[in-house]
Amino acid sequence: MTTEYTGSGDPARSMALLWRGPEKPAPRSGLTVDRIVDTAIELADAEGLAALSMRKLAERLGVGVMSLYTYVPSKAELVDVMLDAVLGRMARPDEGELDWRTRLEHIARENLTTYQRHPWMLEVAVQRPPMGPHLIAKYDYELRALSDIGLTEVEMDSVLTLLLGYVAGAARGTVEAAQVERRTGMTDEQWWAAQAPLLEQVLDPDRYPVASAVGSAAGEANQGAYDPNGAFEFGLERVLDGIEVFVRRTDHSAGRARPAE
Amino acid sequence: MTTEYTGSGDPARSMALLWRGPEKPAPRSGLTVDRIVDTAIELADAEGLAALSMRKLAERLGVGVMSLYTYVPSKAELVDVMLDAVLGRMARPDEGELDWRTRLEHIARENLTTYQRHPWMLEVAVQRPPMGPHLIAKYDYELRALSDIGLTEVEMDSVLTLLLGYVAGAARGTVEAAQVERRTGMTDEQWWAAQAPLLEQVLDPDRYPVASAVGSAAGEANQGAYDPNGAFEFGLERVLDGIEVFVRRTDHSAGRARPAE
DNA sequence: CCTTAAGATCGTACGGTGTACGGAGCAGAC
DNA sequence: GTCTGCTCCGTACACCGTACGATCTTAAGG
Repeated sequence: MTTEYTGSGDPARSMALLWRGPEKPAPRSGLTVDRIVDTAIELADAEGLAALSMRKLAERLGVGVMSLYTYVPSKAELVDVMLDAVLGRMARPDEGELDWRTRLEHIARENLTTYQRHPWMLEVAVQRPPMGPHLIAKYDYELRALSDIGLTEVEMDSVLTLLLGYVAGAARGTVEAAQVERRTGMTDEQWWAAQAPLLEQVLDPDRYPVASAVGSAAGEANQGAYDPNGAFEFGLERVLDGIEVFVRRTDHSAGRARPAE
Repeated sequence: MTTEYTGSGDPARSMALLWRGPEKPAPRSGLTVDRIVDTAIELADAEGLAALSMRKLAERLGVGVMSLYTYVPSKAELVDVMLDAVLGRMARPDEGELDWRTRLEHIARENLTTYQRHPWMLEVAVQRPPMGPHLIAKYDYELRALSDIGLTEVEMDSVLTLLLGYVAGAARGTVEAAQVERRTGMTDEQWWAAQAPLLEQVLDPDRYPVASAVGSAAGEANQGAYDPNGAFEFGLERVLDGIEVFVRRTDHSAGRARPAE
């Protein structure tokens, strides 16, 4: 559950941490903020933010628990720095040649795979984000994909917010789908097989005809398994279509997204 | 953070709980599942899922902590039942007269306000949802808004998934924006005022020209405060536009969403 | 070389969490 | 009257983040 893992620290202390320069390893323990953050990311990738505990992290680093607090004021700030660190690992190729729709599509996919690599990103609040170097680089890069199609600056921001919000939601679907099986020890098929007889007892097809029909049609389409990638692709097309309607309506010089469509 | 608050229980036990009939209050303590669930919803509404603890819940109900476990197998199942209960409180007026786009818009708004009333809903995983009576009623109702516009059953499900996913993401934005001030004791303006001088020291406008320009333009547009409702409205229009493109392309009899547009 | 101050390291402890276990008390069946 | 089964719940365990303060290491000053 989304507990409050961001912005709970002193802004100045957080910024100092985020914009820290290169570090020398401590002579006694060999600790650095970088090493702590990298190890924390590994742990969180494997088990989620809740399972990332200061005790496990210290153990993995071979130090006492409280030693971590010499480098990081609290777990909240640690998560902020982890987040900025993984944003720094995202690919940002130069795509000046491509049309804007393709550029947005690439941005969406890159964000999706980043969420899939680091599912815990979905657990941290995005309001008032930690203004680290890599977040700013990412923001600038992604805005550049929208900078030459006749939108105002505020419109560019709105469109990007929409797209990234969409990706986060879809990513939540793909990540949950991947985790739910490991977590419960049941495949989708097994779960539906267990659910079906119970549902049949209580669901009245006369009362809920549409739900019954659509539910079974959707179930048959993927043999009972939810298909999160299909949902992502479907939604991405619709969202980009919606953005395209907006762009065409707004800007009367740039024309269609793909010149030869 | 989204910890695993669903589907961790025995499906049969969960279903029995979800589809429980009317209950008699226990003679000694007066407890019922209903009473437990309603009280838990009140607590979670005020403080979030993490702050809803079995101890606080028991105290509020005037019973011992472990008594709750006579009625509910664990907190995970309790949350499942809480979720179904709040879905049962959503408005589902008959809107057969309206065009599909207006119907979808109403569905989006009703879902948004439900999330805002019960922000903890955003903290529970939606994969393999608890198949309670009210979830099914909701699914059926919302599908009916899409049932006469020429989509296949699988397409109806995809469109609904997209719309509800969008609303959940936007709701996350509005809810976080509302909570972040209470949580941190800083208004958006105060936070930006604290952030600005620190940012100015590190942000190089030559290196990130677009981010600087758009950031300050977006900041000025709302006097520094993030506007989650504006973001919701903007995104909803775009998503509905995207769906409309899809509907028109798919179905050649239903035509435009609004007859007289 | 000795002294002192600053910083790193971390053991212990506190208050919180969900819930397993087992005992106590009560109600209805026979 | 006795037994069986259900409700109620006190205690305890393993985990969490982190405040506090003791200890130890190292660098600087004289």
